[in-house]
Amino acid sequence: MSRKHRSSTAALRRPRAPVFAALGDEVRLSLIAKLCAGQPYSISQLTEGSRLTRQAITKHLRVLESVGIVHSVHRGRESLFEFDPKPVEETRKYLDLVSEQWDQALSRLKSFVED
Amino acid sequence: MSRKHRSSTAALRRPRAPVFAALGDEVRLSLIAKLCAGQPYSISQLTEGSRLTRQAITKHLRVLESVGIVHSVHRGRESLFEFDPKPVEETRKYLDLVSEQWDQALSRLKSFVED
DNA sequence: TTAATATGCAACCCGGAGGTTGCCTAAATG
DNA sequence: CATTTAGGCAACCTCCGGGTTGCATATTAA
Repeated sequence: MSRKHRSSTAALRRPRAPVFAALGDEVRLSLIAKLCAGQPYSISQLTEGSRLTRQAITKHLRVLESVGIVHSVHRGRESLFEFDPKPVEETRKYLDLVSEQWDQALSRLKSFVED
Repeated sequence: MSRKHRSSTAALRRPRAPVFAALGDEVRLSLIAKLCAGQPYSISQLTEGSRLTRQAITKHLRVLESVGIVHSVHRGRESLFEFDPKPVEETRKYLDLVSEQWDQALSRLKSFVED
């Protein structure tokens, strides 16, 4: 087994549910959509245009922060949030493995039928 | 914009949170792990080896079914659950777009700095 | 210094998610 | 037919997620 493949299965074993759970909310997905465009935003800026309270947005940001999807830096009186690509990337690889397993299962089934 | 890219952004707009939420549970991820190996399983079989009740497992399966990750076929007195790769695949593409947006933002920043 | 702005913290509310138990029905098995 | 096995349905419980309001604090602006 190659090193690359081994690290993939290690990533498979690590608990993924929290990241998925953090992604499982439309408000948080729209926050990610804004932040992954590159520019950091303050809480007030992220609250603008939303029907939710600043505190609600803050809670969502903390959820994203708790799984590493965003991180915050404090500048003056405001805290700026910035996207971090690593967790999303690892999650994408995880889904890759699921699809890959399924495809391999289909291949085995196909070659079995052909025999 | 190519047709392919247009359909990608359409997939981006469709609500993704329910699928992520369905994936946001370790029990359901382990069910997926078993089912994406190719073979269909009955509820009793999926309950075996788990510390949870059959009804708890059933509820989790219904959650996965509600977002299309699995589907059930009835055979005799048992209902067999089988993995369906489409939602996972679309979710993977969604995460691709997020990563892609981030990478493009980095590229723009880099070329801006270089100017 | 005073006022406005940005945020943090805590209490509270409500609904739903995850889990269990109990009972009931349908199918396979003897 | 009697029994076992697979599953559906419903009630119930507990806890937490999402949201709000109210107030306190720190920084910036006038």
